[in-house]
Amino acid sequence: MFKKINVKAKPAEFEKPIRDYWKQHNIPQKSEDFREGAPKFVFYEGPPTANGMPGIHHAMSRTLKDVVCRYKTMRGYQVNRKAGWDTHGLPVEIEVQKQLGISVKKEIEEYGIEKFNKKCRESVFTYEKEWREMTNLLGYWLDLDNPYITLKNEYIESVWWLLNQFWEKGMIYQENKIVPFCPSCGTPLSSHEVALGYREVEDPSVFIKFKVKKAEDTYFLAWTTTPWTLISNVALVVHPEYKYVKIKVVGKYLILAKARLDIIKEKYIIVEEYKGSDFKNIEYEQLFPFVIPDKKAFYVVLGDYVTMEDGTGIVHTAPAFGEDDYKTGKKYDLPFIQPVNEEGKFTKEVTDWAGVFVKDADKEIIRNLKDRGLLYYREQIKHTYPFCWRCNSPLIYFARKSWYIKTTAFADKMRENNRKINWYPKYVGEKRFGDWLDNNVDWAISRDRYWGTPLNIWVCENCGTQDSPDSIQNLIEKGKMSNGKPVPKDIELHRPYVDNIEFTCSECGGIMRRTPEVIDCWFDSGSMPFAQWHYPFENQDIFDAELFPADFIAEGIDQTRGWFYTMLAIATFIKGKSSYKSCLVNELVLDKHGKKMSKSKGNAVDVFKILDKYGADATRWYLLSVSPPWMPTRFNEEGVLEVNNKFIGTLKNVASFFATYGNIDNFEYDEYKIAVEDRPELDRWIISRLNSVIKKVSEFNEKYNLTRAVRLLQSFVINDVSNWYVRRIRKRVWASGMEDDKVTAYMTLYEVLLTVSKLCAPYAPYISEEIYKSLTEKESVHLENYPVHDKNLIQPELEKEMQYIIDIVSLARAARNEVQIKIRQPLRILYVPEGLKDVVERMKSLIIEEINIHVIEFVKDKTRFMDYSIKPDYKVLGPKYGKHMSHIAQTLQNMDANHLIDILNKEGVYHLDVDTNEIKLTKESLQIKTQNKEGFVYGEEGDVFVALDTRIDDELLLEGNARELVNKIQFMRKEQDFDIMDRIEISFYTESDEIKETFEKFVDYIQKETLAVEIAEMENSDGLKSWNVNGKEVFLQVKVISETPHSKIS
RNA sequence: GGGCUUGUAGCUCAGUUGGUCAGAGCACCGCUCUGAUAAGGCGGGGGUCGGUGGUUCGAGUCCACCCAGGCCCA
Repeated sequence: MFKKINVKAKPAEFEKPIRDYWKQHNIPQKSEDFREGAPKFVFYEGPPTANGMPGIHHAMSRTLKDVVCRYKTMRGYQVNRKAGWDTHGLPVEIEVQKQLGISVKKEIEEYGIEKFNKKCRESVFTYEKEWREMTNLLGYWLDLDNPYITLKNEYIESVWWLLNQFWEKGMIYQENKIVPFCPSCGTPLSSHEVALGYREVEDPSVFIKFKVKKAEDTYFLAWTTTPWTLISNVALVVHPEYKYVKIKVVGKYLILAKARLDIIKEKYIIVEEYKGSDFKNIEYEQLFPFVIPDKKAFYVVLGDYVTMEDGTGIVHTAPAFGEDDYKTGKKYDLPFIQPVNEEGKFTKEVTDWAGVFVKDADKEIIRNLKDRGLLYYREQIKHTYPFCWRCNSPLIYFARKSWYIKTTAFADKMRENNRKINWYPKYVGEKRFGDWLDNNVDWAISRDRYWGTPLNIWVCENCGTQDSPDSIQNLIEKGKMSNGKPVPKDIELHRPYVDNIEFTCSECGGIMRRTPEVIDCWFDSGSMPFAQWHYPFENQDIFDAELFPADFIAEGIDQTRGWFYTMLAIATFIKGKSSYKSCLVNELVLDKHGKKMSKSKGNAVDVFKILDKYGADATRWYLLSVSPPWMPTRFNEEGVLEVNNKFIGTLKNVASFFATYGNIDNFEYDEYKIAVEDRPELDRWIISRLNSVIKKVSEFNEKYNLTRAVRLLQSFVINDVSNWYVRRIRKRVWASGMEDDKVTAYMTLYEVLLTVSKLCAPYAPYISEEIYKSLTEKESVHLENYPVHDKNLIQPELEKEMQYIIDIVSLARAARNEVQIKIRQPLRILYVPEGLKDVVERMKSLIIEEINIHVIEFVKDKTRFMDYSIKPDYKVLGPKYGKHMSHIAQTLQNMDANHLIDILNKEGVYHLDVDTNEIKLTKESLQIKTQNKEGFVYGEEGDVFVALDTRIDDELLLEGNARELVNKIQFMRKEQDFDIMDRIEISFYTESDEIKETFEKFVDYIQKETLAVEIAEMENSDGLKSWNVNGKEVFLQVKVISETPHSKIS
């Protein structure tokens, strides 16, 4: 017996028992164990953070990862699927800060780092349950019970070891970095946070005069929108190549770029022209003498980044407060003046404005300049400026000490390794990621925060000597707690615990303390190839052979500068190669309007609702098939419904059809052995198609072209299997007895279904399992090998021939439709081309049955039904005759096409004169088409044409009535919910002699079709239901008379 | 502002190295089939292939610029 598939079950109800079955029988673990000893396919899971709800976009990459892992498992590899959680980072801290209602760093320290970090630790698993649930429902098999977690001591220990590798080789250094800084929160912001807070505002735009030394009344004219930085000015920058001018205005000389002269509102005369480089090293007077520089300052330097878009072409430079400024300062060894504290207030050196918030000082600074005659003029401008997304204060760019990894030292090696990665799609690796690597800058790795992997560098308070422990053991050996006690073995490698460990300086004997920063959490996730296995403390022996590098990873495009980069950077330095060989990139899942999903917009799709309504199979299949994963996918709920109705539903129904009839006949697959070549053509055809599909799907899968794969499978199941094969074998299956004709139908459908269940298993794991389990006694489809095509079974010729038959049927149906003769009405003759005689003779039962005709006749000359029309084949003639093409087309249109075809058929060539050219026409150089002749129902497609004889004689009419009656009776059976095998008794009453005659002549046919044992004519219509049969009124009633549902038709 | 990417029917998407009349599914409207089907079939309406220019005998396809969405970076 075949287990019947519950086609009526709601998707969620359908999938749950299967999930339970997997759990009970430990199938996920078995899917790994049964490949013990097989070659490994190494997969790395990119760790999500569980402090936010999972969404439908997470379902996308999880689906991709699951499909590939399942596929590779079925292909014979052993695939380990370790889960992972990313647990550190600023977003976690911010969540906790919100919870605690605090916004400033100082408050965290007051609250206590220990307590704060404890909160962080709890918060990162806030939504773990939901993540597990989503992963589980989606059918993503992942070892969630043994995940790597970035906050674990073992994980951090590995990260420390990695950091130490960099440090040992002198690849970690400390330097100033310009960061966007919120003076109110007292913290730098990540670029992501900055992006949240851009707003259009009005700011002062001031033009300032810098007095040139040793020149009477001569000034450089510079421009800024942040007057408060002028206090820290140390240089002016001009573009070396651009033209500058000295102009004379009332009472003074001004210098500015020639291209910016339109900012001068008064009358002026150009006194002299210069190239920017002419000003190199020209000195000017300090604007505000609050800070005395310790190096040479206040002169002109050169910079390519100066633009002529705005300002004066002369850029004021304060290295502590701008990225370009900072670089310029480094290049020219300018002094570093930073008289601003972490609250954004001027320090006491700035006597006039000490303690004033810098932005608030702008007005007074401008007034001061004006009073001293150094302000040329001011105005207000609108521009976008970043604000703190939390507290709304304007951000200032600010120099902070930061630790760096010298990635630029091995950027070439990263580029080389990147070229070896197989990117899907290619352009991500070549363009987006490649460009990013080309512009590589050193990796700023430290964060002035609390919840993260502490940077394992200790610095001597006395002499600045550094040391870096590479393990807990090493930490214990080198350090002791500040209270003098030894470092406990189970020390937690987080702040504040590690902050209390002191080393003794080997150089001067002074106390060494840990530098207070934690590291960028991207370093954590980039370390996962090593740290997930606690390498090198454990697993060192098998690491290079079995655990590294990954054959495959898959994440969102937003990881380009995130995970993709940090994975490559760390592995390139440590192992000399990338930690992943191939990478499948997915784009975002957008809402159905193409807009990004976000909680605030309220357009986010609830993944749980979708899974509940449509099931995981439909959701997965939809995500895979709707568009290639690397295209932005618009999520359309109706699309999931459609997948469920059309694909999943059809597949279920085919399986249910097989089980229903197979069970009635007690069919057992193993009891029969009939070779494919001995089966009917229809069977050989579907098996040929199946093998063609196996071949193509495998090819697509190997290239991670999952969209093509599922689209092909879907079309195969719906069109080839359900709409053609199953439809065509119904008569064979309904027949009585167990003739070979029926057995082969069962065998073939069994083989097709079983193979389809395996083919679909990676994409739609639930329905595949259910079908597989209904057909076999074996444990799970996911412990199977993926099908391999048998090229001997692929018969392209047969596939082509069947297409002719399908085309004929399609054309004939169209023809019937055209003359409005419904299919239940039989017709006498269908005409088809003589050329297809061989094919049609072999498979004509398929046509006769579907089109409801009596005979097929073959005709040689279709001009009996149609005329030819011809056009040039542009592809053939175009390259030869170029611009004469339009004339050739015109000439051909005016010719007698039937005549031309005649000549071509006889002589093979026809000469044509156009534009004094002699054109040689052959059949190959023409597009030959046909048009209907009056009086025939005719259709044509490619090599195929059909024509229908539409005359209906008396015999056909009665036969049509019979079919109509059968249809009504079957409808009544269905309506009354009779079992398929129920025998019935038919009662009828009619006043129409034609209908009476129909019952007489077609009694056998009606009985056979409707399983009627008796047909009785009544004397009146009492209790009978009225029907219209081809315009005649008939009253009908059906009753069950047999209670033996599984007995056979005799 | 820069890099990458996308734009084809009301919706979701195909469209090969440039070639004939630009396709499919959904939705809508007719007709039709059906004792596996939440399906299927036939037909219909619906398109300035984002826009403008260029190359070419010929552009949805190649080139330039522009517009809009998306991601990343400023």
